[in-house]
Amino acid sequence: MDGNPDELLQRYLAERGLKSTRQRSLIVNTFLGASGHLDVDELLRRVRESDPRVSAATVYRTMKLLADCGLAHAQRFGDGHTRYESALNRDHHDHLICTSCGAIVEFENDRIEALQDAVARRHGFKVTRHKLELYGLCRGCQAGKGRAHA
Amino acid sequence: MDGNPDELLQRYLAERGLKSTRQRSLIVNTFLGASGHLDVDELLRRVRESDPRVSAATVYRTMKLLADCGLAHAQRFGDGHTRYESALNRDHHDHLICTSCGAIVEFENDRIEALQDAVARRHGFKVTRHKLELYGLCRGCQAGKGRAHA
DNA sequence: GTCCATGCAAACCTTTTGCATAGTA
DNA sequence: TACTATGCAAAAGGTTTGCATGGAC
Repeated sequence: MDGNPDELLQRYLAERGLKSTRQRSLIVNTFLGASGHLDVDELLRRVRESDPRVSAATVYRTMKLLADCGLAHAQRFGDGHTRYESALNRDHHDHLICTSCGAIVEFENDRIEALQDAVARRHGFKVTRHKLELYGLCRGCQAGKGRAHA
Repeated sequence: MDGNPDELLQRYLAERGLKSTRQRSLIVNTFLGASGHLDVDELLRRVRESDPRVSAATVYRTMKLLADCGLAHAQRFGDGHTRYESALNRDHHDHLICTSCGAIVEFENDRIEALQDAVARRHGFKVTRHKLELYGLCRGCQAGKGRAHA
């Protein structure tokens, strides 16, 4: 999962008989250039700053493609919007989510992961993926009490 | 969160100036009588075994009411359906979900919870709720390899 | 009698899809 | 040229809501 994102994408597309297009490059570069957790609306907004004629359907299709290729991970934090984050040079991590301002903080904790594995083993499960999300108030929102939602 | 569910419901309704109806009683009793994690479709199906004229809208409204009252918890496991589980006489717990047969197993692990709190504290968050879901194959589906999806 | 709850259907919202057209290799 | 990708608009799928009617208190 290293190397130039564009080359990576080209390679993935070529391997699958897919084509490189202006829209796909734009969407992928916009996505990778942003710091993670964008939903499709926000990504589309940014893409359209460069090319207003790109359709939402293309963004949906492209992000699905990236997720299938393993270049992006889809997440659903429960607000009804699918968010994507880059999988480039990223280790697994979980999320702290501020329910007031919407801030998303990533963390990783090997001890939690190990305990999860132990629990799963105890129940006879072979775990392939997991989701750990901690919802609450970030430092700023605890202080500000009622800061506007981002 | 103890006592007769019907009485509990009556009390909650009365406190809020809401009314007790045939549909609400039927839905609540059907819900509480089932073992957890029902989605609205399944709950509606069971409710209609007793009264075929109950509408989906009423089930949605009633379950939202129960969730607001704290008698039920809403969950979204990512298949696009909201599931509800009873909050009566239940401690907090997390879920193991089989991606093959759909089985849902509950577990609780205090050490994981403690580590989550520690992580949150370290990041200055005050956590109000969390979601931990482990997805994978249950024992049966590991053996059966490809058992039909439930 | 007053006001809430229900049922129905339409509206919502995000995401997906069919289809004609445009673009890539 | 052959076949994929795009844009548009319609369709999907779960959930919510407006409104007239029915029901609880």
